[in-house]
Order: sequence, then C-alpha cells, then structure tokens
Amino acid sequence: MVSIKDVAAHAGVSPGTVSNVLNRPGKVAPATRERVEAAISELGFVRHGSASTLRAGHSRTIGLSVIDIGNPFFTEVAAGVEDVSSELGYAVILGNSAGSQDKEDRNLRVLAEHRVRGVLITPSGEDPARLDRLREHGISVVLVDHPAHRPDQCAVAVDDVGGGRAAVAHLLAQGAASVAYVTGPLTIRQCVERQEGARTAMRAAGLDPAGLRVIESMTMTARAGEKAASDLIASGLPESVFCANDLLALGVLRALLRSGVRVPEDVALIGYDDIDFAAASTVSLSSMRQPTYQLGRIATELLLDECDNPETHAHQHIMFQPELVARESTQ
Amino acid sequence: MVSIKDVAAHAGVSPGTVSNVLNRPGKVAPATRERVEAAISELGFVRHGSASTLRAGHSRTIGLSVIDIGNPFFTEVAAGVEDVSSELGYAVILGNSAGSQDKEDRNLRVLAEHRVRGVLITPSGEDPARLDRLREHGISVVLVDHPAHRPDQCAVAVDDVGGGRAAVAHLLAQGAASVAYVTGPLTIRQCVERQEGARTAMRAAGLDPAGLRVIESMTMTARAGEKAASDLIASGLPESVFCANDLLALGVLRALLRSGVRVPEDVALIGYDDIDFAAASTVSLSSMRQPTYQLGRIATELLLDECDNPETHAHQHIMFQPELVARESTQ
DNA sequence: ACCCTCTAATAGAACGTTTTACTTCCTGCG
DNA sequence: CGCAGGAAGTAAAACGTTCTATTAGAGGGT
Repeated sequence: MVSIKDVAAHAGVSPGTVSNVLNRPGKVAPATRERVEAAISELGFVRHGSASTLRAGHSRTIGLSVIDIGNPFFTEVAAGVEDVSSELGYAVILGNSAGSQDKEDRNLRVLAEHRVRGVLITPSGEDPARLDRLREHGISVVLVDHPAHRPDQCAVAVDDVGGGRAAVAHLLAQGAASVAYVTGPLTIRQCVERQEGARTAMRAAGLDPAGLRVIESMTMTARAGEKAASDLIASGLPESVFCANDLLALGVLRALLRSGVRVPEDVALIGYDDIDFAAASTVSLSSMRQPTYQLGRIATELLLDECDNPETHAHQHIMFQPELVARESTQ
Repeated sequence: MVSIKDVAAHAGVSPGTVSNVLNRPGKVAPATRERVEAAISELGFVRHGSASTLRAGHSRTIGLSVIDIGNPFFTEVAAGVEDVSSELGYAVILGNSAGSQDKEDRNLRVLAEHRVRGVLITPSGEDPARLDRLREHGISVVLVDHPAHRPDQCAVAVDDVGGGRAAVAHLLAQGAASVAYVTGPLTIRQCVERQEGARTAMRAAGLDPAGLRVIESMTMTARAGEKAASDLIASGLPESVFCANDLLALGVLRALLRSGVRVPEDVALIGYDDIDFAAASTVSLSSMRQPTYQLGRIATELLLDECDNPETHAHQHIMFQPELVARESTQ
C-alpha cells in the first residue's frame, strides 16, 4: 500500500510537503506542487483517512440516525443529508434505530467510536441524556424533525400542532361536522401533537374538542389504516377523517372505497407527509406537505457550520410550517 | 478525551492489557478484566476507531453505494444491509450515486480513503475498471442487483430476463393477445433484460416478438407512467401492459382509470418490484416480487464473510428468481 | 556589508491504538 | 530439587498522517 512517504520519495520532497500539497496547496511552490501531484496520480496514492483523523483530531464523517429508513419521509431526509455531505466532502454513516432505543444506543456507540464530526438524529425516545453524552465527547448533535432539548443546540423541526390544526380546519371548512383521527402510537410525539392541533381546530370552529374520535394503531402502515377504517364503518362513519400519516390514509381510503363509501362525497379524508404516492392514488389524497428534503439539507448545513466554524456559529431552532395540499379526497 | 492509557493508569495495568480486554477478553485473568471494565465505564472510555484502524490495518466499516436512495427498492436493500452490519458490529457508509458516474466516483474515493473493509454496490454504469481499482487497494467488492463482472467476485442478482418472461407469460395466459412494454431508459441493464424476457415469452406463445410495443421514458416515476398511458390511449390501447417497475405501473393505472378504461377488463396491467403500494392501490397491482431485503442481507453476509474469512471464503454468484404476484389488475 | 523579513521546505514528535517479543511467576512432574 | 511449560502481564515499536519548530535561502532596506 502506497503511503505519503512513497509519494515524497518519488517526488524528491519530504512527507510534510506532500501533506501540505494535500491540505494547504497554497503554501507550496507551484513547481513542487505539480511534481507532487504527478507522483500522487502516478503511484495511485489515496490518503489514509484514519491516520489523518487520528492526528488531526477530527474526521470528515457525520452520522445519521433515523427511526425507519423504510419510511419515505426519512428516505427523503436522508437524500437531503447525503447531497449536502457529498458536496462538502463529508461521508455519512447511516444508522437505523427501527424504533428501538437499544439499537439506537448501539448505533450511537459506533458513531462515537468513529469520532464522527457530528450527528444528525431523529431521536426515537425523549431521553436527552444519551445525546448529552455524545456532546461530552465533542460530537455536535443536530435534532431532525424534533424540537431542541436545550438552547445550545441546533434543531430543525416542523410544527406538528400547526399541521394538525390546519388539516382539521380544512376538513371543517369543507363542511364536515364530525372528525375522526386515525393515528399511530400515542407515545410518538408527532402523533400526540397532531392530535392536539386537531382539537385546537375544533375548538376554534366552536366544536367540543372532546368530540374528536381517536383510533390508535400500533403501526403506521396502510394495513393498519384498513383496519381502522373497518372499525369506523362498524361503529358509524364520521363526516371526515384525519390520518397521522399518508400510509394510514391510503389504507383508510382503500377500505372505504371497497365498502362502497364515496370519498370525498360521503367522507372527506386527509393524510400527512404528502408522500409521492398521495398524489398518485386513484382518488388523489389531500395531505400536509412537509419540506422533507429541505429538512435534511438544512440540518446538515447547520451541523457542518457548527463543526467548521465553531466560533461564529449561532445555534438555531428552525421550525417549518407544513403546507396544506388539497386534492380530490377533500373536495 | 480519555484514552486507553488513562484507563490503564486508573486500573493499575498496562495499556496492552486494556487492549487485550477490549479485543481478546479470554486472554486476561477474570479479576483484572473486571477491574479494567470498571475503569472503562467509570471514565466513560470509548475506543478511538481511527487509531484502531490505523494500527490494525483494517476497519469495521463497509460502504454501500446505490443508484437512488429514494427508490423503495433500494431502501429495502439498504434496510437489509444495515440490519446485518449492525448485528455484526459494522458501520455502513452510505453513498447515493443518483445515476451519475461522477458522483459514484466521488463516493468510491471517499470509501477508499476511509479504508472500508468492503463495498456493496449497484453500479450505475457498466465499466468494471473503477471497481477493479478498489480491489487493488484491498477492498472487497460485492455487486448487488447486478451479475458479476469477473469470476473472483461475489454478486447477488435477480433474473431480470426470467422476470420479464414470467410477467408477460402471465399476461398472455390471462388471454391478452397484444402487449405494450412501458420502460425506463434502455441504457439501464434491468430495463433491457426485462424487455428481452418479454420477447421470449411472446415467442414461446407463438407471437412475433417484434409486435411488442415499447414506450420508453427517461425516468421511472408515476408521472412518466401517466404520460406513457396517454400515449397508449392516443395510439390505440393494447390488451395488456407490462411496466418495468411499479411506479410506472401505478402511473399507467391511474391514467387509464381516469380515462374510463377498466383494469383488468379492458387492459390487464402488471408492474415490477412489488413495492408496498402495489398491494394498497385501489385496483391492486399485479407485480413481480423480488427478494429485496434478502438481497441486501445476503450481499452483506457474503461481503463480511469474504472480509473475515478470506482463506475459506468461496466467491458466489447468486441469482434469485423473481416471483409472480397476481392481483386484481390481471384477473 | 549587515540585519531583517519572508517564503519554502524539512525534521521529528505526536495522535491512540495493536502487536510482538519479552519478563515474571506459578504449577506440575520427573 | 530443578526444570519445562503455561499463564498473565508489560514495554516498546509500529501504523500513516499532521503539525510545530526550525533551517536555509532570497531579497530589500539602510
């Protein structure tokens, strides 16, 4: 394996000069630089990242820990993260917590061992202590799709209360007099806040928020949505349904149409996330769009700014507003 | 930052012993081991992975380079890769080539610098030279969803010719007398091979393979599928349509239904990949299922076996058969 | 001619592990 | 009693970079 020394010997300079060519090309005379660069490509030298990290004290790698890489929401976030990182020459180590705190802990440990420059994480629980431990090791943390735990920390989130309010306000504006909320586990922050928003909208419209019918599923999949819809049909349909994500909504939609219920004439339906398939389903689905890709991009930019410019960096708590996308299922 | 030396001092042993506790716990007396372990957790020590990699000459990291992380197909592959890696204590560096050779090259370079143990890649082009360069640096390469370039290499693929044949054979068996093939760019190996399979099936049924109507789109999205469907409607509908992936098929389905064409009564329709949404759409979509998650798992197992047991490792070329999943859209 | 500054390059230590060769101590056996 | 052999632990040399201090040389101003 060819090292910096071999390059140095081949170019007739010292290893330090080669290092300068690599890291501070301005510091070395043009003629020498060219000679070194020729030697590099001639020998096919590639820098040993670990040696570099060891000596320099920091790596050009960040960690990304998400809850479910199979969920289109996180996939788009990951795409944003990957794009920015790749532009700035950073590598991304991917961790999938699959909702398990254990797995998340294991992943964070791996990231700590790699001495990543920073970590982007959508935490799967509400315990900030594990993240504080990372910070003690000098690893910056930026929260994604989650409000900040503490002031000296960046976070990029979306207003879930506002989103829930807007979704239900839209249903009510379309003339619905009753609303059901089909949701995932109410241990998940997002589900709870969207529910809270739904109640706010009802209150604003002069309805009793206690009248919100809540159907809670353990998973947030289309199958769970179908199940929820049959519960609704069995116990009497509301005039409108708000689902905590689009997968649930697509399941509800399918089960309703199967049973001869017309959407939106009999029941208006709105989802959340605006995944690609929402627009493509047969009765196109209204939804709350989140700037998913941007979430990933901005979080990464904040993280890398915090790493590369620690003295000028200002911590930011960014809160996006989701955007209502009205389609056939509500009009 | 606490190092192995601090731990050694705190436990009253030498650094070498701490290293042994970490890497070969059997070699150290139980009493000492406990003392060291206590020191480790007391000081909150985490091993410096780069130092370890530098000295040991190899890392516990692999690279994963895919063509489009936004595509559910690759997402599921990634989930399989991540699960196996995480079980065996390996970290995964993610690279998204987005179909660009340049970006793929950049990603491979980053992986080489990180001295990853191996690389899993779905190559975006057909040039094996770049991958050979990795091998010269001692990095094992396993191809995913792509046949092997050379015998001394592992590869995990799916029979795309067979899949195309089975899909079209199914359409013909359902009574269709004409077939259109809606595909992505015919520079993509998978699209070409599925087309070849389709022709084989026609030949086997006594039809002229030249009668296959081919509609080629530049992207493989639902939108492209809708466009393709309007082309078909404008120029006269075939009795059946085979799509190179499910996103195209869902777009075709939607456009057809919108125009009052009944599926499957007027036109039978089959997709490819069997993504989750295929089963969830209003007219559920027939498709060719690929063992996507398994693809990721097995490729990773092969790679890590090649890395961890270089002497006993036997290179394998695995070819899965896709499985026909018949749903409403073809019966 | 002398001192000062500036540029270009170098030597060599340091980063935190792993590993090899070595010491020490114990145990069992002839 | 002496000695082989194993177990447990240590000291010190790597691994391939980066970085600090240092040197050598080239001008430039007085």
